[in-house]
Amino acid sequence: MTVSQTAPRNGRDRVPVRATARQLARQEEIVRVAMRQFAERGYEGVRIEEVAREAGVAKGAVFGYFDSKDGLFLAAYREAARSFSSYLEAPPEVLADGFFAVIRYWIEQTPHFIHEDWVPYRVTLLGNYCSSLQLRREITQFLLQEDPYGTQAFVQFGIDRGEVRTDIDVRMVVSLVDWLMDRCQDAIVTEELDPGLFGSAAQSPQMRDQRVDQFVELLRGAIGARS
Amino acid sequence: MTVSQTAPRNGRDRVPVRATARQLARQEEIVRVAMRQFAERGYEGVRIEEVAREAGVAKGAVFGYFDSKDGLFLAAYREAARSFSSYLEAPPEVLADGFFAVIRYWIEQTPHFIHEDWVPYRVTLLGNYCSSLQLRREITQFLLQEDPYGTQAFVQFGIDRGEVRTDIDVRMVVSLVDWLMDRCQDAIVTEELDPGLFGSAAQSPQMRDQRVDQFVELLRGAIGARS
DNA sequence: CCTCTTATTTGACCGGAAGTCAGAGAATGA
DNA sequence: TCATTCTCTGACTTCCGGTCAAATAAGAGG
Repeated sequence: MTVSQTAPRNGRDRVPVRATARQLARQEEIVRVAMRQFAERGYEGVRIEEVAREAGVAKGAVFGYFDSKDGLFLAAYREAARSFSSYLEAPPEVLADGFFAVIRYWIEQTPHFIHEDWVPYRVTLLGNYCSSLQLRREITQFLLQEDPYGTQAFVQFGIDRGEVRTDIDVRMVVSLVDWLMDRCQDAIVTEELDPGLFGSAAQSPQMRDQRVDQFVELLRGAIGARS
Repeated sequence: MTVSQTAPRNGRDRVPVRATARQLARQEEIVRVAMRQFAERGYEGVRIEEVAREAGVAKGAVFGYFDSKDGLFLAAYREAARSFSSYLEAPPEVLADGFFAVIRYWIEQTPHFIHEDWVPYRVTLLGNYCSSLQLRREITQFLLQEDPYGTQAFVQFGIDRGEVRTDIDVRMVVSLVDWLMDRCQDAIVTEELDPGLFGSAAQSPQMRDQRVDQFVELLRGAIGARS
């Protein structure tokens, strides 16, 4: 008597019963290839068969590891999100300057990091803006559960330093930071999402710096400790 | 010698050369049906053939009026966005109470309006979260050009009343209002997008009210006139 | 009212991609 | 070495966006 052909699902992905090192490597390779292709071609543009070919497996194997294209994308999204630094991984001298210095640091640095390796960023972008609502729900839950950018700890850091107000529910503050940082960075980095604020390419660096100043100022007004 | 089979595109949609009333009515009917189906089934779930059938035309005709599924969606999105009230269409007594009263009014009322007719809301939601980047660009431009919710005029209203700070570029303030209002309302109304703040269904009304209070307070901190 | 011309509409058809599954193949245990 | 159990393969099915040649409707001119 056999149990099931494939073991019960492990959170999202199907995991082989005999989880050999070779199979784990395969799964990782599939996700790696998928991430790059999603980044390069967008969700619709990716062909599962092409991902399989490049990962050196047959199409059917991909559907063995992930139960749908959505599932494969979600795995790529999680991998991408986990690959980013958290707020508190800023350099010590920046941390020493406090909460809003860290905010500024990441807004200024993120474009450079993305320039160096835009693949994970692009995949998270697709996940945040270009996925079905069903997928969105899973992404929202993932972000809430894993907090991959460490926003909660970061806000706590700000509170501990007396820089962040405490008269508002901390979860509200965390969400606000998440929302605004996402939008701001997306507008800076991705032309399609910029409502003319940062002028992705054309605008002068001074103007961009000024906008970043103003953004930090707005955020400080919203969540800074009351004086 | 003929000109073209179909006239040059009118912004986004293709418009028949002989634009009879019947054809305009057809086009509107197609958009109307499409909007409802997108709302009910999501972008992927919609079958163009089904839209055509329900609108009483052949599939080919749909591709005569709109050059792709994306184009049809965009038309539905624009129609949906235009159907909403702008900020300054709040009742006079609310307007009299000032900028942040209007903010609060819409956050509190929107769920009711959506409950009455969720179709346009759902379509804008899909456009904001679940479309290709290419479509996103067109949506961003549309929102910037038409400002269908009148955010610019609304912020100016706040400035004129001395309630909104003027030490920050007004476009920055406008974007911030857009961003935060969207996210807040989406979190309230759409479970998939709520990071546990409003608890879409289950949470107590008092808790929700308190969260709304806090949200308005945060917004006031960010963009309220400096005291 | 009829005919000719031009624009529109139709729906069978095409290409291509997600997902399936029966059989081949690899790994494990006796 | 053989038997058993799980995994991998890739041809196949199904479904859908988009095309296009043929049919049809709408003027224009007589």
